[in-house]
Amino acid sequence: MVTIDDGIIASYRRLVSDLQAHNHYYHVLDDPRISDVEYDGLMRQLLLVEKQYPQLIKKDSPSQRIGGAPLPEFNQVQHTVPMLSLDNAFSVEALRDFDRRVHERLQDSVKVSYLCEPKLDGVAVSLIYKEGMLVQAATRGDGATGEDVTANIKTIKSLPLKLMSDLPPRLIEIRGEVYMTRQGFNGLNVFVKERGEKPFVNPRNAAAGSLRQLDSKVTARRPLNFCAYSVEQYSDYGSPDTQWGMLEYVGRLGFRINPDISFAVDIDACESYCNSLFTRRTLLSYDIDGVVIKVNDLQKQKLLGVLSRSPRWAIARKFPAEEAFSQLVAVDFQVGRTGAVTPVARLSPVFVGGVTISSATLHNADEISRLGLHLGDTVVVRRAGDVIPQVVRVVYERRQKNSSLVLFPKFCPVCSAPILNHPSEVVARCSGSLRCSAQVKQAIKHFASRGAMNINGLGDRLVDKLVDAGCIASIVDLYDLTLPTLTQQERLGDKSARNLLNAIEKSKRTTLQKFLYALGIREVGVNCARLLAKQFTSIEEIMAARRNELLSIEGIGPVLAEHIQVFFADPKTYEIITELQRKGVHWPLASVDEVRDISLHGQVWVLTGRMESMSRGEARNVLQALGARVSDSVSSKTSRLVAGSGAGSKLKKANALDIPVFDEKQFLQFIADT
DNA sequence: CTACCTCGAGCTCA
DNA sequence: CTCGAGGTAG
Repeated sequence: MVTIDDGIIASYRRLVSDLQAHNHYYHVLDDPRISDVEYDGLMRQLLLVEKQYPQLIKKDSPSQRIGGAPLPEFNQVQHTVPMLSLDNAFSVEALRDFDRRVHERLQDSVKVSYLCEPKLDGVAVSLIYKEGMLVQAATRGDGATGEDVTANIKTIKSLPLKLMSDLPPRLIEIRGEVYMTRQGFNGLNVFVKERGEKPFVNPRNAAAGSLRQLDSKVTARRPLNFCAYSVEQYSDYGSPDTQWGMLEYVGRLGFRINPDISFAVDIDACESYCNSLFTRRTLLSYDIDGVVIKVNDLQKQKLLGVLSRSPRWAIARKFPAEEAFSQLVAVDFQVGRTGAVTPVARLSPVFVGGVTISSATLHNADEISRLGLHLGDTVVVRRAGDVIPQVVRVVYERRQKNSSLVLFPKFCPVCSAPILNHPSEVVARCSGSLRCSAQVKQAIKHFASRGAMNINGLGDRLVDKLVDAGCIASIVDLYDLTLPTLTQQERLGDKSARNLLNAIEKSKRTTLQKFLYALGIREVGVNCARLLAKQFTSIEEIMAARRNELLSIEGIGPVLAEHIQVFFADPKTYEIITELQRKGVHWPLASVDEVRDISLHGQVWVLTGRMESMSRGEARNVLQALGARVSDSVSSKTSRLVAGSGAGSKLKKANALDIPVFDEKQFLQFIADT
């Protein structure tokens, strides 16, 4: 064992803490205390010592920010507390409505004050620190499950690897935004272009792209920043009682807090803040897409609670979307799986709101007539609600003479069948059904998709090609595809063809639920397919089901029942199903036992309170035996809560999230029935 | 809807 | 090198 001189250890520690301090001054506080040259000198010293005595290297050493070995993939992580999104306010009125709801809900004549902060346009991440050390960083994902991006996050210099506190909380989750300043973004693009690579289109995408690198050494070279905006869970800490206090606390732990955050005594003050920020948004060093307004009092936040998607105590005041002029080049009429005909505007490409827009949905015939579109019209486009491009209006002054009015077709552009307008529906539908190649293509794409038969390698382009080439005309034909037919397709070699055939073969083994979903019955999504598969043991039963039987299933209403019956009443349906089965598509026949076993599969149950008849552990075992996952905390992903006597906060939360709850009696009845 | 990353495979040219 | 597919993000 090599002993290291105490002096060396001491000087190493000194180096680490000095570098950490200067790092903090520079990246978090924007207040450097030494020159870059001096900093580099210290860093070189550190690396020298660490090279000589690798056993000294501390986990939070600044040298650890250069990135490690590339990952094979990102791991999935469950969020302990779901990462919700925010409700949006696109107008002053919507903001005032929010304020009104807050007051009503609190039933409180007392004034509510808010905290206003610029809404950074970046990527939301959650950071978990245990005993002061950063142990996990995850993206938002679907709110319940995200991706583990710890290795990449560690390379960001404006966040601490180790919290700046002598007595750090045992556990704390910090949430914030990973973003790039405009300066950082421009610098990166200069560098990228020098290397002959494609520049990023906007800072947000550059930040998101950097975070998705499997090789964290690449991420380390990207000018990423992190700005903290909330704390979700912590222990061992006397808690602040306001959002502002919380942020101050987070700042003391070593995080960058947005300097433009401001306190607002009431909603009027919020409004002026929004106005002022909007006028000086171009002066900011970073991109924003609005202002986040939060009830400052944490106690009140708690009282207000959360909805399934967003908290009631916060709102995002979105700035009016940027608008731009473009020309209407054409209107395409797309035919969907159910025959729905959707007009799509093809526009001359225009850069608006950070991306290049070249097409936008026009939704339906009403929208076309509302706009009064003529081909070649100059139109105003914007990105509404963040993402979806929208044609706002026509600039009539710029309309060319003799330009032709855009008319909704009477016949399907693909199969020429009449387009029908059902009086109760807004959408018009092609009546060609499966004689329409567009509908066939969509049906096949849906059939092959992940939640359905999951045929890997059968993407949109290939389906189009195969149908156009006449190789397949229905989902049934997929199972007759052969190697020679496939390899004669362009850019589809022997290997790809074999892989695809294997995937098709593999798809034959499926489940009733997936098969039902794959059939593409109108309005029957994953959820409804599950209900059907659970209620009936065989497809024959479903085909024979009477209206009342369908209606008796919770979650299936008259519309759904009608669609299901119409679908199965079609002799074509019967033909297709028997053909598929004849070609080998099969699923485990649900014996009574199997129905029991899988009936709660995919569900997440939570137990709370005390029950008379069984212990928590027994209940857990029962539920797990039925295929459910039993979790400790209520989130938006929770399927059902079982509340015994003395249930408290979990019950409250379940109610707030609109999650179904069983009491003990109902629970016992349920397990007896299942 | 657009942009980005990653992968496997095919094409092209040396 | 380019393409298509499959995944992510907002």
